[in-house]
Amino acid sequence: MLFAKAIADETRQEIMGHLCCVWLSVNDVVERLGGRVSQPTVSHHLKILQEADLVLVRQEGRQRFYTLNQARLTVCCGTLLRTFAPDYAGEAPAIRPDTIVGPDADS
Amino acid sequence: MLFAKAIADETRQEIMGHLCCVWLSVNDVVERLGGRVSQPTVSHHLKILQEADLVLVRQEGRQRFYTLNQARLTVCCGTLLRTFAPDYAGEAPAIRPDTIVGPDADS
DNA sequence: ACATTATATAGACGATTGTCAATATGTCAA
DNA sequence: TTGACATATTGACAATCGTCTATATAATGT
Repeated sequence: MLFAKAIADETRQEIMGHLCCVWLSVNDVVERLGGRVSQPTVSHHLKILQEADLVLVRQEGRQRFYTLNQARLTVCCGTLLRTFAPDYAGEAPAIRPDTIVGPDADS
Repeated sequence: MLFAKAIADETRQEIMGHLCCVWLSVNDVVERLGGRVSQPTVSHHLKILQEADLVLVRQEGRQRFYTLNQARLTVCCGTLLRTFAPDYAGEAPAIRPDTIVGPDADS
């Protein structure tokens, strides 16, 4: 489960928080981390998040904008619940009917 | 979030799978892992899961029985959803009304 | 008290991970 | 084409992590 490893790091969680509901360029993210993390490190974390499909990317000119993939995160939580909390996961997953999500096919 | 780090390891996930819905002694877990992991390693993983409150423990004679804490896992998934997928977490969390869960107070 | 069984802890070691500085790649403007 | 800017990649290094063997602790029975 790439998802679990992706969310396991605190810096990554902080980045995810900043990318929630908004599109930010890499440098925007670096700035919001208050200079505590270098640009290459942020790029590195974004790559890991991308491999877990936890961020969406949009290129615009020379900058690249990222945002949190909430749909994917919701699917992963659903999988987690159905796998490890079957006694609590009876209710339908909290996914909007009109939402298109990719396959849940990480190992 | 101790939760995220706890579920990030594959061996731990496998242990969680075995502890889902059943109580197992440490040696039971070791056996179900097919001898791939030593007893001290299993104890180590169980300790990490316990620190994240993801397992419940019951002592009986000289053996200690563990089971997955599904309620806790459900709470953590709820926190995750509300934090990182607020646009999808509108629905009520999938927690039974009569369920008693501890405070969600990991960092 | 001693041996036996079940689990936990300590210490060591290799593998993985997070980080940075340096550099490469890519994009646009002059 | 050259320079400036934005991001990605490389290589190195320290820190963390997963694993093992050896040993300690705890509980039970003889």
